[in-house]
Amino acid sequence: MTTIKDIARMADVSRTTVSRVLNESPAVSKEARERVHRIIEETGYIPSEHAKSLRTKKTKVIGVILPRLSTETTTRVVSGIDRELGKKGFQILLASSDLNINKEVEHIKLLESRRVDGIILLATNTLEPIKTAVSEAKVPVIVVGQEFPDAICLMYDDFRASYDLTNLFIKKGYKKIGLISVDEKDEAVGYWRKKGYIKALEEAGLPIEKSWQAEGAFTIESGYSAMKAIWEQSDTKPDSIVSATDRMAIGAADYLNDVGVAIPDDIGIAGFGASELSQYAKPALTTVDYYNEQGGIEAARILLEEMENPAVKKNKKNILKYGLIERNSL
Amino acid sequence: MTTIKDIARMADVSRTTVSRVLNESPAVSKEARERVHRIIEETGYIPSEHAKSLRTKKTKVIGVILPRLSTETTTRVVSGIDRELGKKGFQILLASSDLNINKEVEHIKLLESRRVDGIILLATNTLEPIKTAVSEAKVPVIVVGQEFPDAICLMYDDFRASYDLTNLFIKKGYKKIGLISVDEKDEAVGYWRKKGYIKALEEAGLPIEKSWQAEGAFTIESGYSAMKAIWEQSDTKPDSIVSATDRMAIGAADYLNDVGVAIPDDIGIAGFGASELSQYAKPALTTVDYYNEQGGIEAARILLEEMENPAVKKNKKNILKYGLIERNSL
DNA sequence: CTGTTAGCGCGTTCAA
DNA sequence: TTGAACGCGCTAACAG
Repeated sequence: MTTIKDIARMADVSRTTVSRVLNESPAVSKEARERVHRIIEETGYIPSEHAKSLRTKKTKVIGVILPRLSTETTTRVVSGIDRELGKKGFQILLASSDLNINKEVEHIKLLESRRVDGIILLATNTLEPIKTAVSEAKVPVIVVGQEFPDAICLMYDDFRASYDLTNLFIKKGYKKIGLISVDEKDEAVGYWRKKGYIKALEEAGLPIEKSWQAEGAFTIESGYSAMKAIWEQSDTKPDSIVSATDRMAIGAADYLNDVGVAIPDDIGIAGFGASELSQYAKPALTTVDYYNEQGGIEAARILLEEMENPAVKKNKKNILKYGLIERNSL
Repeated sequence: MTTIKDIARMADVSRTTVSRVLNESPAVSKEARERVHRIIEETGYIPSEHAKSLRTKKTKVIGVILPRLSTETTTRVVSGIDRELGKKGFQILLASSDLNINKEVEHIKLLESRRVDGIILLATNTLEPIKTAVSEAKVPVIVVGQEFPDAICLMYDDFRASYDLTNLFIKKGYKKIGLISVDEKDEAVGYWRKKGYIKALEEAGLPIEKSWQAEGAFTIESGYSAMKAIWEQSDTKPDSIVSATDRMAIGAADYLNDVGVAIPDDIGIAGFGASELSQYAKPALTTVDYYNEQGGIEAARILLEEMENPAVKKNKKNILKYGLIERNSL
């Protein structure tokens, strides 16, 4: 691999001069500049960002820790991050945790060892290990999707969104509203979405019936099973289902279809996430749009701000907007 | 930021010894090792991979260049790459080209400047600039999805897949088979899938009718428009449509639905990609599964092999498997 | 088992 | 306008 030294020798100047040309310093004679440029052209020399970073302490790389690559939500967020960061010449170093909680912590260390300028964590839980890892990190960390007490967070308003969505059910005249949720370790999706649902029911004086509730695990299949469980375990059936994710809603709809229950005539259903699937399902699924790509953009902006201007506004909590998309499943 | 030097001083040993501890060299006394470990623990010291790479010439990072993050195909491939590479301790540096052809070339340089150990290019075209950029790269590059003459490639068998799929139409008794394709700059999707379609029709002696063909641009909307164009421009209507992508097929189905044409009763349709959408569309879409995640895994393996053992089997072309998924749209 | 010395490829004083 | 010298944090060769 050719280095700055080689270029210097070939162009008959010092390394310093080559460095100056590379960094477009004006203090170089035209002749020297041209000679250097020519040699660089000929050799196809590419300066090492590594060596550069070693001096400058900046890598222009930020790390993104995510649960899985293969969900729409995460890819949209990452896409937003990438678009925003790309403008400023940053690149993304990926670290997928495969839903393995230990890995999230490891990845923070790993990214730090690579001296990333900052980290964006698409969080899936609020357990202690990851929270302390974030607090102890020596680079700025932005947490997306969950609330961490001592960190800069960017959260979806899961409680209010769920509350609003459930109220939409109520407005439409549904009385026996069931729920498919997920493990509460995922506070945002498991706990807050359930909480919003319950709050709305309470305020409306509607029954909160255990047998109309079941837990899934994000997948379509788990939604199918959860719906099946509800259907088989409930004495009087629910007349509608709030599903904590679109995919589980799709699975639930599949089950209902299999047992000959019509949507929305016999039962209403809605999800969260504004997935593509929700849009093209038949009937199209009512859902909550979290504007994930915008979320990624915001996360990137906040991180950039924090990197330029650290410690100014720590502990800040940012709440993202959301919107209800009414379609034909309700 | 604390460095190896600080640790050495605090543990009262030389930097070398610290380095040895870090790299688990056996040639360190138990006492020294423990002292160093303790100090590392206390300070939260994390070695700089940068400085390390500068010496060792290995970064344990590979670059992935992709058109857009937000398509199932790419995320599946990247997911496969990540899974396979993760096992060996590699990480992925992302470079998304936003479908901008110039950016692909830039990104190769950029990744080289970061001294990635290798590059996987999810290629979208076979134009000259990117081909020469790949040839001139100083690190191993694996090209996925397109055929580059002088590079190590991993290709889907688009021609045969399309040929097989079209023959499935023929077997089912369709006679007036139309096509929604894409720009032929994308050789794999645009050119070869069209070619396979034509070959099958020719062999069966079926008409190849221009007015049954239109070009989309991957999106659902463009599929809708393409179908509309076909429907409005053709005198006698086609009885079926091969769509070069699932998403365009979904769009086409939407249009047909809008004008009251029933699938599969009035017209048959099929796509490529085995997208989730295809599975949950009503009716479920017949499609070609390219096993993208497996493709990513293979790409990673080939790259690892090439990095360990360069120049042994250059110019190798690898063809990936595919499978037809028959559902209810035909 | 341990430390000294010498770079890796670059940016940055400081003098000239 | 230029270059020598130094250091970024680390590994590796060589002596001890």
